[in-house]
Amino acid sequence: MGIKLTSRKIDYSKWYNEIVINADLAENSAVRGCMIIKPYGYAIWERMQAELDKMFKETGHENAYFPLFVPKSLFEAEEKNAEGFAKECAVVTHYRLKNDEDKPGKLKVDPNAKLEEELVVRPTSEEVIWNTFKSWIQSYRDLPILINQWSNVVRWEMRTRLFLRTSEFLWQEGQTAHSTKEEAIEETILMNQVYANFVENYMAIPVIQGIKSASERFAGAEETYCIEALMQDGKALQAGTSHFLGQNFAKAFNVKYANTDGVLEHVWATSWGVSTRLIGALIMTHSDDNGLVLPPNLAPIQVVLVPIYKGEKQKKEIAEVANQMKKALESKNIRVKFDNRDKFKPGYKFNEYELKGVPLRIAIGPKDIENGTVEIARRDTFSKTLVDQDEVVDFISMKLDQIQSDLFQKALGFRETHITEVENFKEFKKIIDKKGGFVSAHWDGTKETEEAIKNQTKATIRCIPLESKEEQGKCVFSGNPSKQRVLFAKAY
RNA sequence: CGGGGUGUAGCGUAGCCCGGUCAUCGCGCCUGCUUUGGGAGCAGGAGGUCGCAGGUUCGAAUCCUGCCACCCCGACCA
Repeated sequence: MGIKLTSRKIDYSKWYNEIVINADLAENSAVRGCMIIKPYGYAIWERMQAELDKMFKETGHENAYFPLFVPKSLFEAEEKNAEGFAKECAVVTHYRLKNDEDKPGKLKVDPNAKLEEELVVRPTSEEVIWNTFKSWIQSYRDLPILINQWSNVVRWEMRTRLFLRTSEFLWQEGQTAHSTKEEAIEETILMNQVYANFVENYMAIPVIQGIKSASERFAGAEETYCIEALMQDGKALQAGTSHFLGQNFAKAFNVKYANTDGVLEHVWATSWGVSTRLIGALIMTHSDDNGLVLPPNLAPIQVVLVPIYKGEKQKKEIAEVANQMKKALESKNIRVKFDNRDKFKPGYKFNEYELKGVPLRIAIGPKDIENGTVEIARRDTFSKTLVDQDEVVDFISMKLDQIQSDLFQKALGFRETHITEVENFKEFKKIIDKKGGFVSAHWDGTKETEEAIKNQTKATIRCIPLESKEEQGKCVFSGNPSKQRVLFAKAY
């Protein structure tokens, strides 16, 4: 694996516009060391947004937008949540700059422009949204409220890692209010399922659905559902979470509704989110030393047409065929790009689109015009096929489906061989150290055991899988009785 | 906050130990011609406060002091 993700703490434009890949490309390659794809990272996020947004709307949600700044007093309202985020908040304390008398041409913070109350740059929006919900909810008729917000958030982590833990990231957060506990739990589980469907069907990344242990749970939640994925290097990645918030926020913000009997009750809440971290997951699951590999369902460009020609006459002839082909493909809702740039040679373009992970490439040259064929190459396997021009649309449709399924199966195969059941702690340590991946082991359910295992192995409980069978056993660490296996792994 | 590094052109770097035609090379960029079925070739060209500020010296990218920025590892992290 030559793909390594790196980042700076703050990089004002780079991280979401450009994917920086350090790949060991060929010695004589024009591009060595650091290669930048611009501005492609955002295009991938747009595709994710589009598909997720559809799924949210199909499940009855609507979009809204709330303020970026959270007054400190509001932020404090739900204690556990505030405490959980307190250590990683960016805080606005002033509202003005002025010229620095000591350094001409430079600016400094105007000490006279100190804010009465500090503003926290949202690390999440529960507080702001619940403050609003308070004024929206009076009767059971106002419920449920099913809101989603697409936004940016800031978490001042001590260490950042490109896509996986950046100071600022883009995400969506669903925030919902319900009249009953059952309905809220149902919503929590439903949205976790939506995430699992999206990640598996669009991103071709297999995930395990589960719930978090108490210590890994979201601050302020009663229960945290999650989807966990496994990366090529054997480390686990939390790909999405869905929280049942109980009545914690309703109580903190005093949000009550009158039920059908006219009795006031606190409402029940959920929140759920996925972020640009998913782009990191995508890269680390499928990519190879030649760059990105994007699953067709997500790829901003699914097929690229590269013409090969000498002279104006050939160029025109080929462009005609290419444009026709483009139209035919687009009529089947396939996302196509015809790259007729004059300034780059075909070989250069081939490499560029491989780097960008475009699933299929069609090359058309003079020989093809003569023979009525084209050459179609797969990004994931590099295999090339000569196809008759009138069969291109069918061939491409079929191949896109096949690549989508092949990528998923490949990742699934890797994950299945990296879930190891262990019965004792010696084995546990060995697997975590040497092989990596998930370790399925019995756990006595205590925080102390979880903590001790973390300290000794760096592995944490990724989740208690939803689909695990009940099974009597002994805790791998303490030897105490256990009813169920849970998944441990080193995580990002 | 601890430990270890690094700052030289848009990017990646050589030079630093031992101060003196040392500002090197590759990629990228610009111009021209030839090229186009896997990152083109040749010729010419533009581009640098050597992170910043002091100091030592006849002379500093190089030695000394201070500062700044960044990277890696750890602590931290729904």
